[in-house]
Amino acid sequence: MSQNLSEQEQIRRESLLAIRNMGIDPYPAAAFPVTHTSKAILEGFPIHPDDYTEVSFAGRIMSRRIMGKAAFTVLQDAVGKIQIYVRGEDICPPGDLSLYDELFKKHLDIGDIIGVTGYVFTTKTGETSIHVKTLTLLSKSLRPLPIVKTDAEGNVHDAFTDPELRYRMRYVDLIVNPQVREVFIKRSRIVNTMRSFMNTFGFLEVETPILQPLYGGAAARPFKTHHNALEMTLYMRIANELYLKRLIVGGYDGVYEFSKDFRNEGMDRFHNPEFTQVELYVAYKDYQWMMDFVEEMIERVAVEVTGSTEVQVGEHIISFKRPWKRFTMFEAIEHFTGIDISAMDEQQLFKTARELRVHVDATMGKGKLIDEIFGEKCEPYLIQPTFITDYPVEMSPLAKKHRSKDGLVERFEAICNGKEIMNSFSELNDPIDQRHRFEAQLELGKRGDEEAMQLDEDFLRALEYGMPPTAGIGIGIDRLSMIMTNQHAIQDVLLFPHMRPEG
RNA sequence: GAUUCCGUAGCUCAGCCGGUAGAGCAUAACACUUUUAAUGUUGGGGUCCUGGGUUCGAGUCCCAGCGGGAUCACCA
Repeated sequence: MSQNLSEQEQIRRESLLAIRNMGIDPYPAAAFPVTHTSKAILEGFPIHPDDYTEVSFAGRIMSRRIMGKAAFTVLQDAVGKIQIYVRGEDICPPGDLSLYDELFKKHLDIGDIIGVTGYVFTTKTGETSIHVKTLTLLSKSLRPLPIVKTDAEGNVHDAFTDPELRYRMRYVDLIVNPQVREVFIKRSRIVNTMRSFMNTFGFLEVETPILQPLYGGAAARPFKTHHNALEMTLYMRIANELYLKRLIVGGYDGVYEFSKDFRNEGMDRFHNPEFTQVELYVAYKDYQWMMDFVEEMIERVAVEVTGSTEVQVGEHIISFKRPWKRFTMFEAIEHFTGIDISAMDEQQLFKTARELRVHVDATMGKGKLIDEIFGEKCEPYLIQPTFITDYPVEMSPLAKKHRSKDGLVERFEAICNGKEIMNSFSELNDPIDQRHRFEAQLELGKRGDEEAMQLDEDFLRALEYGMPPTAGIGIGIDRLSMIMTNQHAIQDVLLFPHMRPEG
């Protein structure tokens, strides 16, 4: 075992032993009473210095500058960092400097967690610091941390940047990269803002099955698993739509769920096998209402999370201020290509797609062709949040047919930064129509479409009892978080993104 | 899944035309009672991702594998 340890790890284990031999427990059980955070001290001390004559603080050692009989050390807690000043004569009993000379100087390391008590003061160079009176080891760290330093100009040196190491050891990433910690605080705030917004409308947060006997509610390949006692195949949900609609049938006016969904597909910077959506269904509303609702909700999220309706994302400034642009799909295509395809039949669409050099093949039907043209010619260029409405019926087996436009459904997606971030419809509540749509999906499945939906008899039974007209929406929390936190990859908004096993 | 780039000390990275492995930080020892990328002096630390091949000789060239990044395809 010790053969595999690096030199620094061996030295730390030797320190651990030496600490024990001094009669000091390197992992004490007792709670350590903390009176102040770093932030509270740094903000409060300059205003009310008299309130900081006795503080108790705990944190991780992030750097040490030892100068003989005194030392400066930077401790990091959950909200920031603060410098402490340690003098041997202050923390040791008279005549015995071993606590300072042996424990502090020799056997403590960057990464160790300590608790201190003392008083706050300002150093000669003007830095608010804690003058330590007592020092307690709270946890000995046995592995060396990456050392990230920031100079006086704010330049970061030797940043811990290797994505593989950062994702595999997120705990290390969080310790040494405060901006990473900030991303996940913001993600939490995004979810909380949405939750409280929906709650003010009286909508009910619910939990529905993750293990499902039939997977439905989206077009995707599922993960498959097996229930031993029932000897049956179960699927990890790809969406929770069909369960939430059952609850609308059951009489709730509005239900929502923040749900992990699972799709057995490729991984890249926009896709992780498990991802989070919030789905919301509201009775007696339609997709027009939902656009207004979600516009307000997301504008509020932007303000709560970034302090502004304008968010810097890569090289763009994205404004979530209401109202957002609204295009029908045909309008968007005409806007970006100059071609009105609204009256075209399948052959004309195919020809047009070819002329636009959109990647199409002969198996594609009308709806798919329109979707391909949109996906290649419009979506990537929609940077500001934009509602695209009125999709071809073939692509939307759970959406209600448009009230006035043949061949279309009442559906919208919001596109932002060139990517879909939400998908919504006036929900199909005609059980006969829904059965026909499922049957059309079954046909697609027989022809080899692995993403075709299954026919869910119980869901149809629920619809046959009667579902009120309902507006529904799914919002991709990961992608929304990427935008709100200006992150390039989904891995950067997932605490533990999926990785291949380590060699 | 395809293409392409990458994998060297705990971390961040050099390593030329193939010739006995380098830097900074970290670490160890000593010095230093207001430092802050602390400083000074002196040390230690390597399965060069793995396995083959070419060669007198491979971190370096070739092949395969593993892992990661980017782009593309599928998808949200």
